[in-house]
Amino acid sequence: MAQTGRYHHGDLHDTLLQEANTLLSEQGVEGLSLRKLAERAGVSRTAPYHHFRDKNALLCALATQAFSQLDEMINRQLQATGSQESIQNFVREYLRFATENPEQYELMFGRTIWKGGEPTDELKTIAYRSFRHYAERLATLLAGRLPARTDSLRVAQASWATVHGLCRLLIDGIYVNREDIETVSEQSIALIMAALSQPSS
Amino acid sequence: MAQTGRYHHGDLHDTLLQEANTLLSEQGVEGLSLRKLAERAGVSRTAPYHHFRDKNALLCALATQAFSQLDEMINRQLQATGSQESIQNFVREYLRFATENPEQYELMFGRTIWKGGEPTDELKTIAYRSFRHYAERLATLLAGRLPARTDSLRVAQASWATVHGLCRLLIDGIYVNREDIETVSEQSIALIMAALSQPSS
DNA sequence: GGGTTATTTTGACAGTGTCAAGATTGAAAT
DNA sequence: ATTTCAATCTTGACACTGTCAAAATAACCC
Repeated sequence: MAQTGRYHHGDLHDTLLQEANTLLSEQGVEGLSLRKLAERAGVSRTAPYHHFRDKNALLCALATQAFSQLDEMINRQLQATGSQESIQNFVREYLRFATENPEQYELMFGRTIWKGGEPTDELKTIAYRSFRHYAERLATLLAGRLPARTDSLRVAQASWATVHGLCRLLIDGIYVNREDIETVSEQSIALIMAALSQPSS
Repeated sequence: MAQTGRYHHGDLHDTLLQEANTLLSEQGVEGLSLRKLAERAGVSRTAPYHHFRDKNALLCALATQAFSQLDEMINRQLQATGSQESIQNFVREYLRFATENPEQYELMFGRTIWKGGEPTDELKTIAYRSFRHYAERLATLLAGRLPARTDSLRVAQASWATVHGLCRLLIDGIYVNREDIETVSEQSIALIMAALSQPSS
């Protein structure tokens, strides 16, 4: 059953990743300790160190996984057919992704990883690629419909920031209640759409 | 010199708050330990426990301080004179506040405090009051200029989310470079203003 | 089979938050 | 002024964390 029949445990690397992910979902980053994780996997405290350089490396691996999901979602959702609905659906999907995997989302964008140049090269690569895909597909969707002298990259940054900020407020439970998700997200979509079709200034 | 001449140390409570704030600025939340703090204040490891119930209480006190600054800024910046410039200036000031005190901002809105109902009543009060002030003043500024069937509370939530998201991306160093602050913030301001003056949907 | 290397373990260390119990000190009460 | 009392501070201890060093084990290559 193990893909590449490994040594003692069989497939500790993947087992650790899986177990870490459920532990993350259950208890959040602050509840994810290497020792607890090792115990769940049935190995000694320091066994994980032969598969991940340190805790940060494991967290980065988790975040990388999540980013690849997000990237896939971006490419699936933002196909070049009808900009209006595409963008609306994307925002809804993005909000769903974040609210259904709050701990993963926190890890992906939180300071735990992105403080002081700790993110892995692999993580940086896929994180930036995800955003680039978003920017590219958004530019394609809005080609010709964007007012003159409007940099599409800036539009991508600003619109991502909007959805991202909403996710953070939702996840952290500040200012926005869980029950308001629908109305607030609709309002945010309206905000973005308005800016995309007719910005002032 | 001590305001209310206290016992042994003189004024440990305030000294701790001050020292904790500089320690926060220097090393971030993850570098703020009670033991380091106690040593800086020249007292024993457990001395702080007679002034703050636990570490969370101290962090909440720090966040409360920062929120009172933010609240004051909101009230100062969003006075009822010319909605356009007022809002633009507010956004600029908000971004300045967040980027100049990144660790404080992180603490104010981060999961460290707002996870699992840990925030102090005092903190919750001032945090919600700040937002209420923003919503009220925004509603006043936009009175009559908002399209029909647009809840001003939703507008407040969506616009705050935009600026908040931008701050997070900036602070955590994801997707938005420090050098792009000017252009991106202008773009975000444009996004908000467009939505406020003529939303679709 | 022997040797090399990958994997896992045990032991240890420094650091953390926090509790319990004792020591010290300031102020109030008599 | 002396006693009383509560606030303040200290020392000791515990469980938990991440991580290193060195020893033990097991798989692989030749």
